[in-house]
Amino acid sequence: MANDVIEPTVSSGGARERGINRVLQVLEFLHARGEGVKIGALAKELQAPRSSIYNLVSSLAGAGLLEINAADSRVFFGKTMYLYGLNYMRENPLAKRARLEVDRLAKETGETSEFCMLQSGRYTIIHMCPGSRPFRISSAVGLQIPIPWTASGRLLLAGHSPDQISQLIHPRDFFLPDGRQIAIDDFQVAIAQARDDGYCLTKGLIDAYTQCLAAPIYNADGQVDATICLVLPIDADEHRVWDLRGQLVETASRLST
Amino acid sequence: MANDVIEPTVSSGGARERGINRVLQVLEFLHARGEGVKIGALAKELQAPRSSIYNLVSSLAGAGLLEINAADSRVFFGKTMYLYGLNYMRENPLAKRARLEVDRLAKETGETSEFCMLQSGRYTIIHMCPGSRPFRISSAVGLQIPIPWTASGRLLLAGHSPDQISQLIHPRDFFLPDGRQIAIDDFQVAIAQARDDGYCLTKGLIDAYTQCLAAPIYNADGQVDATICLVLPIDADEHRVWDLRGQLVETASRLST
DNA sequence: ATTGACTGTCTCGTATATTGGACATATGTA
DNA sequence: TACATATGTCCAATATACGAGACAGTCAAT
Repeated sequence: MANDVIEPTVSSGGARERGINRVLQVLEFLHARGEGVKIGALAKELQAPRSSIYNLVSSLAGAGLLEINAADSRVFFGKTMYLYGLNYMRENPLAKRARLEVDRLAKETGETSEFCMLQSGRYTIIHMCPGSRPFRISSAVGLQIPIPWTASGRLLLAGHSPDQISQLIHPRDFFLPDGRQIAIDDFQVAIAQARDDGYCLTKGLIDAYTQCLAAPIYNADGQVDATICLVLPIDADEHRVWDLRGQLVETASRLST
Repeated sequence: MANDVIEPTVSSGGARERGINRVLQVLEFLHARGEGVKIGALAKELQAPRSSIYNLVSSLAGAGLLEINAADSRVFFGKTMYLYGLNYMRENPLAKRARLEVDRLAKETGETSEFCMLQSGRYTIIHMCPGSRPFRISSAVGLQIPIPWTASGRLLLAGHSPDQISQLIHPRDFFLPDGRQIAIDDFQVAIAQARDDGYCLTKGLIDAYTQCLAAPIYNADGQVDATICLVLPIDADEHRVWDLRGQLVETASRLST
C-alpha cells in the first residue's frame, strides 16, 4: 500500500500483442530496420508466433501495403503504403503549406531547409529541400535524429515539463556523434531559452562545420507543433544569420494557425 | 437447380469484415475519398459498427498512421503513413531506379515523364516529373486513371488473357472523358499489338491535345511489371516521336531485370 | 423548451482471429 | 549421405477483439 506500484504497462515477460497492435509492431519494426526482412526473422525478432506473422504479412502484402521480394522473399513496404502516405502531404493543411515554404526558403537563401515534427516521440524530418552549396549537409526526409542534437528539437520540447523531457529522451541520445555529452541541465535551460526567444540557434552540434537555425510553428492551442530550420555553415556571416533568423521566424509564424 | 446461382461472395447483407480486413477497408476508403472523413460517416459508409471504427481509428491514430483533425475531427492519413511510405521509394530496387530515369528523361526531353504500375488492379502513376512546356499536362503522382485511357495501360495488361481483362476493367472505364466509347475488341487488339511492338503510342485519348508514348518494364518472369511513359503534344514532330520512342524503350529495357 | 441527430466513451457476451504445433519441402553444411 | 535449420501451408482449440447497445454530452433547428 505504501508502495502501490503501477504495473509497468505489461505484467511480465514479453509484451503479448495481438490484432492491430501486431500490425503496428511489424510496421514499426520494418521502418526502424529500414530494409527488407525475411518473415521468419521478423517473427523471431518480434517474439511473435511464426504462423501469426505469416498470416499478417500475407494480408498486408495482398493489399500492397507490404511487398515480398520475389528473389529473396524479404518483406518491406509496398507501393500502396507509398500511395497512401502521399495523401498526407497532399491533404494535410500544415504539411502542404510548410512544404512550399521550405522549398521557397531553400531557393531564396540557397541553404538547406527543413520541416520537422515529432513522430512517436522522435525528431523527424518531414520535408527537406537541399541548398545550393557544393558540400551538402547529409540530411534526408524521414531521417530521425536524437532530439538533443538539434535546434528544432529544443523548440519541439518547449511545451513539455522537465520530467516529461527526461523520460522522453533516451540517455544515450545525450551523447553527440563525436562522443561529447550534453549535460541534461544545460539542455533544459536551452529549451527554456529557445521557448522565450522564439527561435533556436545551435552551433557545431551534429558536426563541427554546421550551425542550425530553427523557428517554431504553433498550433491553435499555442503548442509547438512543428519547426522549420536552416542548416548553415559554421562560419556564416553573423549579420546574414541574424537576417535569416528574421525570415525564418516570419515564415514560421505565417505557418502557425 | 436450373439456375444454381453462385452466392455473391458473401452469403447475405453486407460483407462482414473483421480484424485486419477492416483496417484495409478503412485505408482503402480514405484513399479513394481523397480527403478527411468524420468517424461517424466512415462507419456509415463502410456499413461497420460505430464502436469498431472508433476503436480502430483511435489505434491507428495513436500510431500516427491516421490523424484526427482537431478542428473538425475528420480522419485522414497521418505523417507516420507518409514516413512508412517513403521507405518504398527509398528501398524498392525498381522504384528507386525508375525514379532517377524518369527524372532524367523529363530533363533531357523537356516532356512530362511518368513511371506507372498496376496497384490493386488500377493504373497508377507512381512517379512523375513535369516537362518544361508552359501548358502542362494535368497529371500527378498517385493519380489513378482508367486503364483503357492510357498507353501504359495497354502494356500493363499484356500478360492477361482477354477474359481476365474484361473482368478487371469496369465497363464504365471504356468511356473516355469526352463520351466516346472504346470498343472492347479494338482494345484487345491494341493490347496484343502493343505487346508485339514492345511499345505503345496513343493519340488524343484522354484529351485531344496529347499523345502518350509508353514502354514496358519486364520483371524476372518476363511479365510487364511497370511502364515508363512520355506525354507529348498531339502535333509533335513524327521523327522526334520516333526518336523518343527509341530512348524510352532503351531506358525501359535497362530497368527490366 | 423540446426534439432529433450526432459525438465520444464504456460494458459485456460471443463469434472468430490468433496461435501452437504438425507436416512437407527447401537450403545449407559437415 | 546424413543432419540441422528454415520456409510455407494447414488445422483445431481457445483467448480475445469485436459488435450491439446503453449513456451522457453537444449542437441546431423548431
